[in-house]
Amino acid sequence: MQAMNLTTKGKYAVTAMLDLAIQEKDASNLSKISEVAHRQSIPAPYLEQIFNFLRKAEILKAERGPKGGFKLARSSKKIMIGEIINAVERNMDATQCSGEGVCNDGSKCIAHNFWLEFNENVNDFLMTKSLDDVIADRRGSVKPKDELLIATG
Amino acid sequence: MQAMNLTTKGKYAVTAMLDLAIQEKDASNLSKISEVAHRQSIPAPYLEQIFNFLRKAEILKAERGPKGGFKLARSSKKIMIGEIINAVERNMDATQCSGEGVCNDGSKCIAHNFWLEFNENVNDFLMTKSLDDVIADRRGSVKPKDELLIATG
DNA sequence: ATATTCTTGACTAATAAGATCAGGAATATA
DNA sequence: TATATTCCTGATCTTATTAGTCAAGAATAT
Repeated sequence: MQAMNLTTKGKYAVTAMLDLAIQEKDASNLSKISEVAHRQSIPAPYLEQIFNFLRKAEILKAERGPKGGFKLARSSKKIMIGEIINAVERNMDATQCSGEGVCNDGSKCIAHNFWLEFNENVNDFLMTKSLDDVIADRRGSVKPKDELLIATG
Repeated sequence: MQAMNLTTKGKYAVTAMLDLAIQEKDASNLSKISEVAHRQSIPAPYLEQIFNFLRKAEILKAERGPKGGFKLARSSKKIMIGEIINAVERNMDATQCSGEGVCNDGSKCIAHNFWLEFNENVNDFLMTKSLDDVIADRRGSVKPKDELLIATG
């Protein structure tokens, strides 16, 4: 059996992507790993690892060399939080029931349908929230001073 | 930072509680750990540990000695899946934002409101589903043969 | 050429998950 | 009262995963 996991890695990933989305304003604005890491208090070598997953998942684009860096692969309106988490977490599936329906010696476990339903609920939530949605929600409820803090570090 | 965890332990707990709820039909029907463990393919000494958490959370009652065993502390209609998971999992809170609102060096992290909302969504789901609800859902969709399997082992 | 930035993959340390086990406490019953 | 049975408690063990580091390589702007 496995676990539905939501760990520091996934949270770092979401935070870093939100950071990029905020920088995104003028298009083709590349952020360096070191910049994002510093702004969001994430260990840079760890973030390096995380960004690689996100690039492979095609939600981040990279350019090498001086003036290089990262940016979102598409609009922040079209990147869902669930995609980000899926890209870096081992297993976002709350149940192993889902796959073949064989979770208890060849038959369905008692809780089978329940875990399926739970999983669906979580996925619905995460897959319908975009980076842009999260930023918009934030703007509605955070005072300007905090906004500034985030923009400047 | 910590993780929202849903692990084997939590799943064992839910499964075992569902098992007890099914046995519950004639009140004062005690099930031994060894029986539940066998019926649900859960390692008995591990289940012992899990049942202790559930007893301390007051959703399970125990009686010692021969003829002893466990039963639900209240009706299966009044025991929510979320309670069970909370009783055995280290941390069912998806974010450490929730507590003091200090999750990023004294200020709120970018994702603060998002994690709060996510957490609320998950809790809503888990805290409004009772053992009885899950069993009822199951009855609606499982063929008799499977029902028999669960009842007898 | 060189400095800069991403790229890759191996590596380490700490923590948590998933159990197991031994001995003690309560209790029904012979 | 003795005994078997069942829960109760806490320590311990193993393995997997998480969190994080590091070093060497590949691309590219200047």
